[in-house]
Amino acid sequence: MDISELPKHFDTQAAESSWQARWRELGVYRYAEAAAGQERSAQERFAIDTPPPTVSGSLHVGHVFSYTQTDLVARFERMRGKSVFYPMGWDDNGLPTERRVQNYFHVRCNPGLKYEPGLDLSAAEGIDPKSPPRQISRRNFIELCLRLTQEDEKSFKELWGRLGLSVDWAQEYSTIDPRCRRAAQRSFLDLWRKGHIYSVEAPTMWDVDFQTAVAQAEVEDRKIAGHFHHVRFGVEGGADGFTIATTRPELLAACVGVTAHPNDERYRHLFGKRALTPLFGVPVPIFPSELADPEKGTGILMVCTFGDATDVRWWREQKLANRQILGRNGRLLAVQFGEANWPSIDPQRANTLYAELAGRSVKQARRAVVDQLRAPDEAVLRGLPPLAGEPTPLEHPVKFFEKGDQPLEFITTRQFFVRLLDKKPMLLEAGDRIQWHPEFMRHRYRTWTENLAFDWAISRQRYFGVPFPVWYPIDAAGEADYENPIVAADESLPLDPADATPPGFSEEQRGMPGGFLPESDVFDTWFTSSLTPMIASGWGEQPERFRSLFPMDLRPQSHEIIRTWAFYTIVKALLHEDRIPWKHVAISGWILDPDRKKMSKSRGNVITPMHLLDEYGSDAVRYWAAGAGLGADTAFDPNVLKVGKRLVTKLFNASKFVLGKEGRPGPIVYPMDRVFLLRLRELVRNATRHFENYEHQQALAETERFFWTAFTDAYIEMSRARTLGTQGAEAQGSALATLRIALGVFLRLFAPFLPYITDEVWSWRYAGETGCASIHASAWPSAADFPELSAGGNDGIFDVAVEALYAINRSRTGAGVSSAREIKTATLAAKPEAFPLLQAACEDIRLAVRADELLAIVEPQLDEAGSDKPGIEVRQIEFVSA
RNA sequence: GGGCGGUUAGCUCAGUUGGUUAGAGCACUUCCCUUACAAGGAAGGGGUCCGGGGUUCGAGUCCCUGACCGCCCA
Repeated sequence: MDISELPKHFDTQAAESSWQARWRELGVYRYAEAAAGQERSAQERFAIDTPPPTVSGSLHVGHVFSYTQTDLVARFERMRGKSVFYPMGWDDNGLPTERRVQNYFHVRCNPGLKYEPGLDLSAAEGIDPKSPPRQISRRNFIELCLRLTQEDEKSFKELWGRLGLSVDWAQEYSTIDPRCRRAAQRSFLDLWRKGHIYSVEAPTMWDVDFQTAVAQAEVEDRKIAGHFHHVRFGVEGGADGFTIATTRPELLAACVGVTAHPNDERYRHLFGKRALTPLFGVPVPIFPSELADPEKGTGILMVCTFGDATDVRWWREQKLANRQILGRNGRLLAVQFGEANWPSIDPQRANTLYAELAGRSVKQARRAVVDQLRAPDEAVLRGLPPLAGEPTPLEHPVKFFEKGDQPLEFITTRQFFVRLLDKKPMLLEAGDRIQWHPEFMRHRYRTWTENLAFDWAISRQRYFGVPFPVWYPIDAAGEADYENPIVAADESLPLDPADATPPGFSEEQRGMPGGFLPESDVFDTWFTSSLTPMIASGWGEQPERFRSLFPMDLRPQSHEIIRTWAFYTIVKALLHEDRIPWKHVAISGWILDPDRKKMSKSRGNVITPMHLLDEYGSDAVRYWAAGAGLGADTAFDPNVLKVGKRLVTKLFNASKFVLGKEGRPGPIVYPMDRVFLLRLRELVRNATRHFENYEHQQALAETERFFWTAFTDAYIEMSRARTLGTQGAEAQGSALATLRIALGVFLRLFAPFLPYITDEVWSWRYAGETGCASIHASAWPSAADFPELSAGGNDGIFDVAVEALYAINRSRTGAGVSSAREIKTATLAAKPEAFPLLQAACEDIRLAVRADELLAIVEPQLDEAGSDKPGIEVRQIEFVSA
């Protein structure tokens, strides 16, 4: 190609589309499977457990940031000769997709319905949104989800392609596709057989809006405003009552006990007696508990089924009655006082009062019960109103489902759990065997694991998701036996129990006495996504491939899901395979907006990436992302993009200069060339070490700095004259050879960061010379790129020359003289120990600054500063007149 | 309340095991169309390294302590 014909600037958009096509054509990023029947050793490959993006989410620069950081590692390892396994998955499980499908097609999933093959629905345009939605089977619903999410995946795919992610697109999966459903169900069967899964009817954290159980990891505390209500209780058979403080008076009817701290003198005399609840007149035990805080409220409190997690604990430990009054929909259930489990000293009055509460929501019931508490209570409190004083406002932390708007309740339901609490030591030890980058992120995992308080609730009462491959036998009386589920056979997966018939039954027995009842729950989405390294590597399906790829090398992810995605993935790998899932976890930071707030859809401060790619080019955007280290949150700053773009332009132009030179490279015999290459070799060593330490930002910073200051500002200036042949063929050949080697090394050092410009320049000459059609398939620079360089003495001449150039620049700028103006004569002064170096570099400096005459003198007093720097100063300078 | 990070120039950030006068880019000021690059180059000004103590010949860096910001957990 004719380099002199090249434009002044690099056309990023054109280059990006043509290189993407070229990389596909060459298969540069394809993972090379081991030969049939063979395994690939862990040393030969580098496997990445890519985070499957949530396709229904919005694209923003945060995606670009974290995925680029992973791509840097992939490209580095590939150039180091590893066969890189870099798949891409799509996370289309979960509520957002479910909602979108419901609205888009105006349908509802009904797990009780059977699959309709070939059901063809179109977008619900024109359909009255208020009309009853069409009910379809889960399998049909899943098909619609897949259809819709494929559209979403396109925009992600376009972005990933544009950004130059070196993903192997042959390795694609989506978390709701048949392969992932099969893996999730296989995981369930394996854990079930190993005894790690149990189902139990017990109080579980429950979201009343979504009407589903939620796991500890999906729970967050929010501070909300509430009130302490001071409520008088009576004591059975005695005159003295006491006053409790509660934020949840609506649960009074569910009160099953009263407790205070064992050392609390105020209440010690009550322990062992029974309290009488106001309004409902229910006798409940009063017991001491260390968990009661004497400082909080009045120090004595009511235990309800169930106000919070501590209530659940007291209920278990004290074997209290279970009087659940809250239904799954968040409304108070109808109950009958006077019947078994619902004692009262005045059932009739209790039922009258409770009738005003039944059917109401928590908030409505709270208001109603507070009104009731204001009226005198003859039955329990001898004419006193139960409410003592007015409610006092307070702010307190309340547990919420992270996606929910109403406080979580504890509701007794049957749920499946993975037993974790007995595995803490094993899980902690596994975390220690994994290398975390940055290292301190290890604490997040450790803290979470140590504080784990519940087993993993894996069943969700949702419609869209991977169904449990489970049925229940129905006895002759028509009652389902939930204690003894029938689990599916491995070869039948994936299946939906709503369609499939359990082993040993016929379809006619569905729902019949003596037949079977399908489970309608689906898995927690983490139950599937915790299998990503296993799914991608062919767990349970391709044994050789699985052994070649698992455990993987790297899990990249963000820090807020260490307790979920990282944690559950470790759980699964241990329970299924008794191994850690990967050797390294790389935690990317967050992108903050210019006000240092996290970028998020809800805040409305999201910056989308596409226009940035258009304006600055992909390489510049990658440059910005690569500038931040792992784990470092970074404020978005368009200035950095400008700098990246400038670097791309500089690389383009410097390459034009180097490769556009006429002349024949020769042996590297010139001292300055040799010294420069020694420095460059040092840079290669450092950059390599930084990459190995997962500190890509250091590799970039050092490479960029050396490229700019040592190469383009100094070395090119010093060798320029020689490249023209003015100093003889030997000096010219040495300079040209040095430039060629140096540029080839720089391009490859930059290649992981700037894949487009580097491959473009590579194609001008190096591709043909090396036989590597793409720089991304070439070898990472190493000592092998450098000719045998003798360890000659004057290694310091480069630094001295650079100092001298700076000094002359200062003089030139100070005099307001164009750098085009030649110098007639100049004198440079050096301190004694730098003087020989200055003398040795004198000719190179003279050529670089285009001086007719350059003198070096020694000045001992320059030494007084005591600096290590050569300290070259200009003593006299005279420019050729303009 | 516990844990983990952070606080360095107006802004965004580097600063590796303690070591000369603490760096870069942007922004600002001045100069320069130059031969690969004016979408460029050269130079300059700008810092109590959050505060307080300590260790040390020497601290942005290590230790203690306080403040503030953020995240995770309770």
